[in-house]
Amino acid sequence: MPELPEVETFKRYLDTTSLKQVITKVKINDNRVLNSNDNFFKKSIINKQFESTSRHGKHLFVYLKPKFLIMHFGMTGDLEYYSKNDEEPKYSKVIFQFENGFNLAYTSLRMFGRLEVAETIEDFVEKKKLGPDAFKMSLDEFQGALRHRTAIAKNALLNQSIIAGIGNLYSDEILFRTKLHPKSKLDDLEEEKVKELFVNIKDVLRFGIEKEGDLSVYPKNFIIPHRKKEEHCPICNKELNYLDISGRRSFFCPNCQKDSRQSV
DNA sequence: AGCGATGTTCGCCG
DNA sequence: TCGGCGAACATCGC
Repeated sequence: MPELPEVETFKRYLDTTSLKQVITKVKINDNRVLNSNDNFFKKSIINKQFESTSRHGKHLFVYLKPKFLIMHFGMTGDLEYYSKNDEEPKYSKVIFQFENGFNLAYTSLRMFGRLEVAETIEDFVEKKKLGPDAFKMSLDEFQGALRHRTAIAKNALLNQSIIAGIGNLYSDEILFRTKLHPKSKLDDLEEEKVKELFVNIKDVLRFGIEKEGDLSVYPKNFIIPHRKKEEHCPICNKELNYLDISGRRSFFCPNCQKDSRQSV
């Protein structure tokens, strides 16, 4: 389930369950999720502890002293802490076994998430060309990042090198709330509108974190619960429309989110 | 039975 | 270089 709010939720989960325990074994059920060589991966982790965590966009960094374990969750990644007496969670790809008899499983149904070990967070962020974390980004940074960008709004929000952490669902919510058409251009947006967009990014993500990434509890005046064919706009009741943009389905209200461009 | 899915990456083209 | 598109990756549920 992972966009920024979900990954933040994973971080808090890991923090409350798995910090400061000696890792006695790393069980690799499926090494396709590893970007590192199996033995190097194990050696970097065994007999160490998860010291602390941090998050940048959709990536979770776990400090192992001196290296970092980096988790990315793809579309279906999850974490599950469980007792060794319990059954191994379904789709467990890698399992970290702790001295206290509990385990942390990194699970993933599909094969899109990745685990790897890196020397520093900075190296990794640089290598992946990640922009600033969406939740920590300042308005100045945001305005700077959009300067000279000609991408349409939907793609700009999804582009992790412009702003890291926003995915398909939350980008729909952010555009809906800002009343921006997904294909509108950001480079000719008035300054007030850019500020509004910026504030809405923060608000939508903060709301997501508060709800612990659980989209099933979203209020009806959000567009997220209505991202289906033949649903209606919770504001004006007009039927929602969608476009496939860069292979992602983008729902919007054709009445509330007018395309600001002159043409079309 | 076929389609779509909370993500990323790569190659192609303009 | 930037931006958009389509494909590829893998698997399940509706």
